[in-house]
Amino acid sequence: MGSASEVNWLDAEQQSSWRAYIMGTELLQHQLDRELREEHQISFSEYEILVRLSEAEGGRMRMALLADAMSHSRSRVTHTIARMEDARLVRRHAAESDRRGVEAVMTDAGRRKLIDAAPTHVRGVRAHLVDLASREDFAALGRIFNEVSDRLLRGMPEDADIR
Amino acid sequence: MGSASEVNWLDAEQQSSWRAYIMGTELLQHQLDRELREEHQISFSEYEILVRLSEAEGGRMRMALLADAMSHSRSRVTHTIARMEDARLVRRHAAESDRRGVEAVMTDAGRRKLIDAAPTHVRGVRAHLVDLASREDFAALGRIFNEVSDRLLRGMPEDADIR
DNA sequence: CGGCGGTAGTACAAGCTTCAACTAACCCCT
DNA sequence: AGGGGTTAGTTGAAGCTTGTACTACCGCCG
Repeated sequence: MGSASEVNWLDAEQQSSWRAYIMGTELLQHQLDRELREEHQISFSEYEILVRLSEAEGGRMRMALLADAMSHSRSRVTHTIARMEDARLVRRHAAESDRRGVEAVMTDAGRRKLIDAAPTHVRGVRAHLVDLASREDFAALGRIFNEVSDRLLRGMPEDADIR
Repeated sequence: MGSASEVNWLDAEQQSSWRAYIMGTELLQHQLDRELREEHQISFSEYEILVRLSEAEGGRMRMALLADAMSHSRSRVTHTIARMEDARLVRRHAAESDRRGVEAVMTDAGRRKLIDAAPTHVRGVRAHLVDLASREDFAALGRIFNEVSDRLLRGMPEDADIR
């Protein structure tokens, strides 16, 4: 490239918002991750996996579904689940219907961990984000990132069709 | 830690916005990083460093200032700058006033890299975020994360650390 | 059937980030 | 002057993520 003679730069206001978002997100993610690690010895990704599993039938989910639900790579989920298995928070179980498949199953320890950690996490999310914003502003955040996700999810998997 | 018998959970709307934000941010960051890597062989962090340097007097900045400006750890900046030095995008230079200090100085190649990459990056930011939101919603995003940053920076600055 | 393309998950290596330890230099106070 | 406490930055190892390659399995079409 390098031929872009016409670039539609961000104006001052947009630039300011963009930078605030980058920095705020950086700080927020690290803060929430740190709180979970220090108080409950789990990472934010691990916490999220526990949440997904707790919401699934039987506390179990296929690896690929887990990966898609969090927009993490398959490889990443394999590693994370491996660590969680070492920590006895989940077990791996061969899928019934598809012999290639593997299900991650939440253990009792995993469920207890989630129950312990959830209040910490919610308090953090409120203290560092939700309660700092007006309801309208927070709703705007939701609108924006729903749009972002939609766009990126439907734009990227060009491997398949999308009728 | 069952210190919380009363937890102020998120309501359905807040939860939905929060999840959209987590997933959208995940997708967005990876997308922007990928675009820069594929088209210009630099990571998003490296790009950000180039931006900061380009805005500084003489294209040079102290390591600590760079770290603070991006809310990255000192160690992370050391490693990132080391990689960029290998790639000839910056040079290290001893600081005049403080013999402990080190300045990162942008090279000509670094400046060219930024000039090449900037249009790609801005296009990405617009396509995947800015242009998907209304001006008001995007302003709300700015307000929220300015508040988040302020709170996290002033809430737990230097000490008051762990012990 | 038999093969061929597609999907599920893992393995391994390379890359990036974090954490704690460490050196060097600064500041200030007596 | 000299020492305690602080700050700047680096180092190296450990941990997490990514990318690619690889095995195993599915499903369908002929």
